[in-house]
Amino acid sequence: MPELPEVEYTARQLRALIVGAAIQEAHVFWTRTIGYPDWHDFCAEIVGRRIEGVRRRGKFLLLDLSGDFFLSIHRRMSGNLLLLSPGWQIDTSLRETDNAAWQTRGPTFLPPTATDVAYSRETSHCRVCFDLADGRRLLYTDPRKFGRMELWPCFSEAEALHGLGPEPLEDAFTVEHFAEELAKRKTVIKQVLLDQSVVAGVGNIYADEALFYAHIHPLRRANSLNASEIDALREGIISVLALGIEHGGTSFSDYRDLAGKAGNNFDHVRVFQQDGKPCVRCGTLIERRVIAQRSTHFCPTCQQLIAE
DNA sequence: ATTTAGACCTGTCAGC
DNA sequence: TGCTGACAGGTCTAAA
Repeated sequence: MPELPEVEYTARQLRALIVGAAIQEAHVFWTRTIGYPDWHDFCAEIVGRRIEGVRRRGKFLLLDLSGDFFLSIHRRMSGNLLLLSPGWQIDTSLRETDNAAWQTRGPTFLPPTATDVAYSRETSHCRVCFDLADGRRLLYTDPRKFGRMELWPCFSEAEALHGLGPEPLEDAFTVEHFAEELAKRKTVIKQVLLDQSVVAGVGNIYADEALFYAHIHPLRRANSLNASEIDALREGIISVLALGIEHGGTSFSDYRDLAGKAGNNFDHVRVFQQDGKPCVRCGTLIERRVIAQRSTHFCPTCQQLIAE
């Protein structure tokens, strides 16, 4: 679900709120969410550690823990983080009465006061819960259960994050590197932008937005782009990601921030899920078509598929 | 060597 | 009202 801007926004919020907090207890409600190590070991190893920092790498959220370990979280399609103030109770009784429902929806979180009831809906589908020593709870919710969480010693960071390309918003994302990667690939550019080893953090929304920015048709072969197109595309990636962060991420259904609030970048999107609406540049109706197994949106006038 | 279906999962919404 | 199919921010694996 979240792409780089959404993860970055979460990281910034979380950094301000939980650095210094200690994990007192870990509850795992859907064991497959824990990718490494085995969930029993995961719980035993993470308990007692202090959160010393919050970082992001591509679409991974990384929590640096005391004792030279770090927790990596990848939310995939529907994963989310929620920070609860002290006083919430966990009700696991559904487990006994209706195990199937419990497996899908997770435990029920009971709010301490009437004003917190507003967040109740966001607490469903909880897969992992960390009880912090100060009484707060950090919840990982994920309706579709695709997301993964892993606990690694710091010296294994390279191994844990293997195959990730450069950070698009850092100096490492040079035109030279980008051009080199594109020249190696004869597949359609849309697919290449989704490849995390080329650039880390771009997903379906921002791939479409970056291509629109650069006037490039999503079906163009990556190795057919000329120098000025590559430059424009790189610029497009950087600017649409930066804009996404500024607007608190793009949310259109279940993406929420740490307090359960939606981001508003969807109001600033130019082509993503805008099919049938007029292009903001030329008025042509935006088209939708499946490319690289993903729904793709573009302006057929601004983004020409020129002969190669 | 690539490209492409299928898996993994649940929720929501449109159409009948 | 209820059922069915399409679709959703991602990534890995197996088959073509």
